[in-house]
Amino acid sequence: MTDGHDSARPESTPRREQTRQRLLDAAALVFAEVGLDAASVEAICERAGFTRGAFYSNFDTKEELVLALVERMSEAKLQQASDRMRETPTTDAPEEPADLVRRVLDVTTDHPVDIFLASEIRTRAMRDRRLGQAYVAWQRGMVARVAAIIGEAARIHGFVPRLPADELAAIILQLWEGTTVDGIIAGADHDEVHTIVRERTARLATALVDPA
Amino acid sequence: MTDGHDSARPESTPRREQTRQRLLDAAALVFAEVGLDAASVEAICERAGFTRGAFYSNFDTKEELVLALVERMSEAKLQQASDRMRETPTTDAPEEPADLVRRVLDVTTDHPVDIFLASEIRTRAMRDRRLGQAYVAWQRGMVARVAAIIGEAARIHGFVPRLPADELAAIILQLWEGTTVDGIIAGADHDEVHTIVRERTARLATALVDPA
DNA sequence: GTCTATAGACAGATAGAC
DNA sequence: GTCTATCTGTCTATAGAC
Repeated sequence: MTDGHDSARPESTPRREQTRQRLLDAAALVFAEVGLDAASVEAICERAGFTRGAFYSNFDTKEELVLALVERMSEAKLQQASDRMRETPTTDAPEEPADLVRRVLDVTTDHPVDIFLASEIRTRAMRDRRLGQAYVAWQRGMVARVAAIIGEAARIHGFVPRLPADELAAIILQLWEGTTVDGIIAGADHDEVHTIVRERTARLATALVDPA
Repeated sequence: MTDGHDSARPESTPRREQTRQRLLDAAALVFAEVGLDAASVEAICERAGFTRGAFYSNFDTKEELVLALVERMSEAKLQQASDRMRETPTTDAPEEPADLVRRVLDVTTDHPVDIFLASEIRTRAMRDRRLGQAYVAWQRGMVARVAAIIGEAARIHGFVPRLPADELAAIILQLWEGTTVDGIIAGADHDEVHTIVRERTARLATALVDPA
């Protein structure tokens, strides 16, 4: 599923691939700054240091680029979550749920661009079938990984979640994104937002878990 | 704060006010359908049954209309929440938190247009100071009202929330919006979304509250 | 030298604002 | 309804990789 185009497209060379990646990088920045719709192909190319010819040689439309960007971001985030899952719950000393949450979240700080981007994508995904499918797949993957972390931590430390791990994971992810967005809107800077999200999530985790 | 314009504008007559409201109604629909950016002034006017002349006679720019729409929607939703607050917790028969949630949410069904609109606004509010302020004021009002409902219910039925009522309210509101949006993206219809949100919120409420 | 990715001009469409 | 600005997608000539 790496390549799914109807029209004939030149084979992928290392050079072309690099151009694609730079266009995706630039697009992420521009999208975060002005929004999906307001970002012109021209602005994206300018930011990437190309002209529009390069763009249309690599993508059919802006829409295709958005989809490619979502897939790339989704893969990166899922990978990141998987890494976190492997690293995190190895502490076998007794640990409060709140401390576990703080420990996980302190190394899981999102770049602001990612938050803006995720919000744009999420909003558009409500109207766009293909984007919606990509978004749902991504979120399901995230829920599964967070649920795994919760399950593992519960097993090691003997916590008893008051809700199914899947649902707990979905709730935490939604609260995480929602609180981050609200913090940004309220004008908090990056560190402030991180602290707010961390502490609120920690309190929620404490409230949603019973000791063994 | 109903009127805050620099330029001289004809005084508000009943007729002008009606035109404004019809433009706002139409804008809400078009915004929900295609998004804030993609909605042209032309499309809004056409939907409202006016020409663009009427638009620029009532609003300076599209941006001003968006702000006016947010303020109108905010007032309506806050009023609705206040009404709910007064009506709801009068049941003095013993009631589970989950049942209370179901009872409140069953009469609080949002029109899909409102969800789309709120999501558009929220995303743009991250980049737009004025919209951001309006959004924050709105959300604070909503949190206060939901917190009041929670406090009242806790008092009557003797529940003990495991988190401060304010934070509980903020969490529930975020989960409510987030779950609704995710349901729409996943392709669920209106009733399905309503059920999912209701049951998830009911489970969360149960988990976050201790009996007396 | 060949071949392909890129640049830059171009046309058609449509936007907002008056 | 007009006027200007801007955006998309196409087309062709060329610079530069191999």
